[in-house]
Amino acid sequence: MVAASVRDVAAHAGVSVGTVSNVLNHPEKVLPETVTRVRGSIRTLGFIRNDAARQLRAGRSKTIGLVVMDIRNPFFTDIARGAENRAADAALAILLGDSDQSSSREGAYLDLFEEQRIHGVLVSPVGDITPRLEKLRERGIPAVLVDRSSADGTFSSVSVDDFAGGQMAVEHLISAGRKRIAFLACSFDMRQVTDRFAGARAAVASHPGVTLEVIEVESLTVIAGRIAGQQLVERPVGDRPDGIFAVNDLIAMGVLQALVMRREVRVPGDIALVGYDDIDFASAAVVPLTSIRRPGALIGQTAVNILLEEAADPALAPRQVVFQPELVVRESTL
Amino acid sequence: MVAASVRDVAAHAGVSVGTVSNVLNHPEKVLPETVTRVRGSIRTLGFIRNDAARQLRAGRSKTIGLVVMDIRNPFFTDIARGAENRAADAALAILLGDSDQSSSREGAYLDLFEEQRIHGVLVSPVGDITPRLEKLRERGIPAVLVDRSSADGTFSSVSVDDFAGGQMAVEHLISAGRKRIAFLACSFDMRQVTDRFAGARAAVASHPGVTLEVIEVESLTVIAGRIAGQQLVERPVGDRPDGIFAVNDLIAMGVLQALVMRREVRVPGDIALVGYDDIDFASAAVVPLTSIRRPGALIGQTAVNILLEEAADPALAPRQVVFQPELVVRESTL
DNA sequence: GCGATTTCTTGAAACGATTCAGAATCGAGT
DNA sequence: ACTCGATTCTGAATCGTTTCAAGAAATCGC
Repeated sequence: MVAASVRDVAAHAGVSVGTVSNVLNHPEKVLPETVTRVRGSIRTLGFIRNDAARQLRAGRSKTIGLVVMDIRNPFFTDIARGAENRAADAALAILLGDSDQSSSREGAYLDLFEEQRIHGVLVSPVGDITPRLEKLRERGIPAVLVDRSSADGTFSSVSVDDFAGGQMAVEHLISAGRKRIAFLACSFDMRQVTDRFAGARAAVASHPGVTLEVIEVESLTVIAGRIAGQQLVERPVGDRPDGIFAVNDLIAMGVLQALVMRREVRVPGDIALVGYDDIDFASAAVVPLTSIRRPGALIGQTAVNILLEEAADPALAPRQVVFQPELVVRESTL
Repeated sequence: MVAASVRDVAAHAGVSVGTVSNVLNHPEKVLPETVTRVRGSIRTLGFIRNDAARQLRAGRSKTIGLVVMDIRNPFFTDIARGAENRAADAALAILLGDSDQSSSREGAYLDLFEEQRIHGVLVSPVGDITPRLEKLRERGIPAVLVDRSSADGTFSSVSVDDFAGGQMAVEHLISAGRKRIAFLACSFDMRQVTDRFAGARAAVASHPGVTLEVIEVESLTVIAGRIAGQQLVERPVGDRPDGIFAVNDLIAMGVLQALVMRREVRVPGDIALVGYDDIDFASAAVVPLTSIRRPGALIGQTAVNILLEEAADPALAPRQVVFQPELVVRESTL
């Protein structure tokens, strides 16, 4: 059985294809009894719109693309969720891609989106994709940066003040009496990371006698954090930091695990620990984790809002929305 | 600037539209020098295929739909990741939807997919969607159930032996000397839940003197688990279970948090705890969590494989792949 | 009763890529 | 010289929807 088309419905209901289309899209323009008759035919024939044809005619899809850096980081699923809920209100779907921190996968998704003449793109970029986004914009596809502010302000963005976040984290460690602080991170080419680092440095700079050490980890994952933690434990006692600021909660949880596993290091006794993002699991960690909260769902939702406005009016000036992070104190620094 | 079409490319390169299309899809049928010339024009004009037009002609999209029950449960992001990686190999994208355990949202996604004439559907169903999937099948859209076996075997599925998992979990609690076991769950209309419960009952049945209590929680989330845990703590000591089997790790982590928060209950001393799924965070919990591991990524990957085979040959008999779960023992039951 | 409106409906013309039967060209074989 | 086959290219037809100018019918005012 071939799927029924508007033509079949029109024939069955004894009207023209134009009328069927109007029933579907502008029912107020059609005589009520015609509407019911056509709707009846639609039901009996099991007609379902062919979205490809509709898009072809419309020139634009009803889908928003979202490319995140790491789908396994709950912070990004929070963003996705926020975006999805807001998009659903506007009868748009979200096409979610995980770039897995690879520029090439990121590019592949953007290519795909371009072929789809997607409604708009949300992206938490890995590399510098401004030129790529310019190309999309030329095609009439708006883009909003998520979790990163636009370097030159040519694109709208929704982000968090990571400098403030980093500063907040380290100030908190210092106010808890910590002097030898370590910053655990990787991907120092990522703005998010450098901003947090800059914030951390600023905090240290205003407190003489406090030092900041940088420890590079493999990746932004629990496993990588665990490895870093093991290396810390292997250091001679006097050589260990007494406060750690991890660039995200995944790493923080990994470190925490490694520290606590061998009983010789106490958290927060010997080492206090601050994470970043305040993912749901942070409060359920071995030692409940102090963290810098970022409003993931709100970010996703806001990004979709901006995207929709820009899609409606491409001449709109780019906007930079910056949310303030919030310190959530738990046992890991008490 | 309007986007260039095949027609523009054809004019620029001095060939017909058919040739341009052949360069795109069957370059071996075109003279090499023509190919380079056309490719040159494609580049200079910045031509990008219009996927909607292509799909309209092809009658089918290059996208696979995936509907999960809860995107914030890492188990499902693992599935998504496995599926995505496998799909990328086949040059297909994944359209990810979160039904949020709502049948209506689930249905909305399936409707969307049907309009898109999607290549195939993977779904971890909330309600009974067999009739809905039959409809899709009639339209030539194959579906594979994920994390649930097909009730009547009319659809392929990739799942885990949840009876065995439940049994394993409770046997383990019993062998750790626990006598008063509680099963924490909700959504008893879900097959996954009832199977685990049945497994738990079977384990209890074969050990006289061991009791099984069912405690219903609000939802399958950390928060719901925390609430249940608080209620447990408020019980008089003798009335508390000494072993808990939580239907998933999110709930287990919530319970764990609540139990450990007030220092009166020790885990595993007073209450041993087993979760389900073995999400990444389970090992990083307050007390590292014993759990029943399910191979999420593998499930996603396998589901895509089956889907692709069925898409290629719709006459293929449905297949039920069942993976065996695995007990991962950690401190919460030691 | 008649033109002017308003209300519904019609059907052909897009949208842009793919396909496929047939045209054009060239060599080889007889 | 002519046929046959292979290779390459052509361009009209097609997919299914939406749009829109124009037609038909009903309603209104006077």
